[in-house]
Amino acid sequence: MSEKIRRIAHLDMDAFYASVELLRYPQLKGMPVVIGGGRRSEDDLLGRLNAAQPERAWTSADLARIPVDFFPRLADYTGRGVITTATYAARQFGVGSAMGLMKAAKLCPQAILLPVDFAQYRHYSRTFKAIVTEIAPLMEDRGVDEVYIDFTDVPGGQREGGRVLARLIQKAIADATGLTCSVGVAPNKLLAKMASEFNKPNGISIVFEADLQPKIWPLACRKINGIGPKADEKLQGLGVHTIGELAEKDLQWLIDHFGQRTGAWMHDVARGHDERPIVLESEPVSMSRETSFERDLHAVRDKAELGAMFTDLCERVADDLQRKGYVGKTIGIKLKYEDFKTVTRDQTLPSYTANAQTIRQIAGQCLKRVPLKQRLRLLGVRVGTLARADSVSASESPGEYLLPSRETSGPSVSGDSGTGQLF
DNA sequence: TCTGGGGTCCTAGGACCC
DNA sequence: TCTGGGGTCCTAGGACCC
Repeated sequence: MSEKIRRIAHLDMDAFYASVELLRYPQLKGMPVVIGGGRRSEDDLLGRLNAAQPERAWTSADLARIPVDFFPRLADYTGRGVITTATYAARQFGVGSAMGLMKAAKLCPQAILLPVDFAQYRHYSRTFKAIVTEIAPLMEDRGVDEVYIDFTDVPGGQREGGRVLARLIQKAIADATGLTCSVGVAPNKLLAKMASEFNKPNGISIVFEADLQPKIWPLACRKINGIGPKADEKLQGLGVHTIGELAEKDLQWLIDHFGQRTGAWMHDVARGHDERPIVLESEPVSMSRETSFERDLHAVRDKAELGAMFTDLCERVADDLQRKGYVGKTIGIKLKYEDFKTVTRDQTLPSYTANAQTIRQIAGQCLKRVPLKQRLRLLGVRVGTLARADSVSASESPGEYLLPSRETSGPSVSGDSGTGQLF
């Protein structure tokens, strides 16, 4: 009997949101479709159809029969917003995730634009993850459309380096949902993540230690999960473009340029080393709600509007905490100004809370510590330092903790005309 | 015609304690 | 009297990811 080797899979659903939409609207298959943008109502399409053809009485059972001509086009879109997901047909035109919708409309005006429907995506997310864990129980959740899976001890997990099991999981997901995914199997999470991108969509890619030099080293450093635009730019400036070039640099050189921790990490990952375990369960660290406005708002002129949204954000965070059974004691706010500069302020309470009024009060005090001369484009509320509601004692969490007076907490910032007193 | 929303982790300085 | 560490908590910002 041969020795088992560590086999880790990364599974990535293909164009997840867009593919889920295509299940509902199969008539759009093969067409460029983007998901994202506005706060359009779900019934918009049916509403417009029924306005045009009242005798037909379209219902939600008819979604697959809505004529393609009736779908909104990117060219018709005005306003803010970015693309969340684009179908492969749309990607041919150069549009992709995080691109502004207005820019995308220039590249592909005929693309169909659908609003996001998180409830639907969550449903399919739970479905595919349940299928994965039935076959391979050691799964790490990495968001709606991604998971890591430990193949090492699963029957079939060693055959052909994991290809047999990957194929089985792909088929089980496709049979149950009609959705495709791409899978990479490798000795660790780092390499599995890169491998899952090799054969998209609906692909499988198997990587062994020996593949490092031919398959990994030619790739751009940016392909490493954890090297983003900033680190990549710095590396480029130092003449390092590929992972192979990164691997040529010695440890001390990397530490000198990137610090002890990052330098040592880069030295490891360039050699394909990654010992991180599969994490089966994890507790949340913070919960937040934020919103970008349809137009930039001014703290004085739009005070009423801002105040109402602020209260609403606090209520939604409180509701999230209560629904999920958490309390927190660090309350914070986030502001984005019209020039995209972001500031945050937070304050830690002596006890835990999930109470909307308490959050609103403390967040309001945080807001007083921030300049409000410039117009704002985003406002957010965050609660951190979380604990499970059932794990904190009554003294740590007195139902509705309110500060006795405004003087007793936080630095005073009176006198500056650009701060405070607006909420 | 610019650039969402929800997260995690890291760094760095200051306060405070031992 | 002067000097020095280490450890933890809090706060602000930033990089990065999905």
